[in-house]
Amino acid sequence: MARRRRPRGGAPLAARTHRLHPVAMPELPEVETTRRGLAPHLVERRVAGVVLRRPDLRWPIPPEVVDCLPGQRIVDVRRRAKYLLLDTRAGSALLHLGMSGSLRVLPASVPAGPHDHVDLVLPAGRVLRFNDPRRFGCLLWQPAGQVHPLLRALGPEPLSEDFDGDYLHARSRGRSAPVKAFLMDQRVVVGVGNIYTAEALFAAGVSPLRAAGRVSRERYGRLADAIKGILRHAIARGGTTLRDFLSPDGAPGYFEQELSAYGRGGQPCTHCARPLKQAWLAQRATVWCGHCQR
DNA sequence: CGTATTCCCTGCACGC
DNA sequence: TGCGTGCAGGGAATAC
Repeated sequence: MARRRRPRGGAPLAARTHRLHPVAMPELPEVETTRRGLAPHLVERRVAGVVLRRPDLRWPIPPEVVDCLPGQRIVDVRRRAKYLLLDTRAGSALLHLGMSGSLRVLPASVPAGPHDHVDLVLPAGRVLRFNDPRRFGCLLWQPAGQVHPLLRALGPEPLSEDFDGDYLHARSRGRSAPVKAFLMDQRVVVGVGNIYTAEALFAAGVSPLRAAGRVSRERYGRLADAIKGILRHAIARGGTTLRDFLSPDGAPGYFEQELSAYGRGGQPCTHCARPLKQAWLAQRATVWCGHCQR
């Protein structure tokens, strides 16, 4: 039963023979795409009931979801970081898709399948169905006028004006953690996960291993611009690939062939053709070009 | 405080 | 073809 210890530190691993598959992991663009797809079907609708098929996802689903939500009218569907908030007068249902979660609006007559953990019953014979095989997601409750503890310490939204190179530069002084870990810290900036961090570092020419405090203001400017550009592109892409807005099932913002770094360890760099390096950093697979990223 | 590590969970790729 | 193993990931919790 010995749990194998993953290789740690910056030591590059041998190139993998198998491919990493960027499946529909909900990163910020996927959550935003889901929000846009769902909003027209939820706003101004009244929740008629809640069907819990499993009492817990990542955490137990609090009784307020069952006790307070039914009868409430959804007045807005918002996103904060990778959380979706279904606002009502009584409070907000707080949803996180984790790694494998998806939300769909379906006719209530569609039988629930495996991992269909929760339905919010909507008017006109429809339900909002939450499916999450790995159960890293959550459904929580935020009373009106309060901010849920999970949302209190979050950093700025990456697409907001509060987020730019100067902000990153100021926040990173004295930090010895690798810049990749720094960028993935939700207290620094929200919603920038493993895929998009790897792509932004590649685009900006910054090594993921470099200490966050040792990245210049100018390079942080390039990083912030890269993060914004990549996220905007992925959101736009999500909007175009989401054919059936009744089923916002996490259409990936990126197609595999658009990725320059993520999942391409050992393959040639798209700039210099040298093989991309891969290592474990902050408990995540990290791919970068040792020549183009410094 | 910052940093590093562990853990939660299941589907799938892979090797035998 | 079937079975066992390892790995993917967000991010909270924990340890230092």
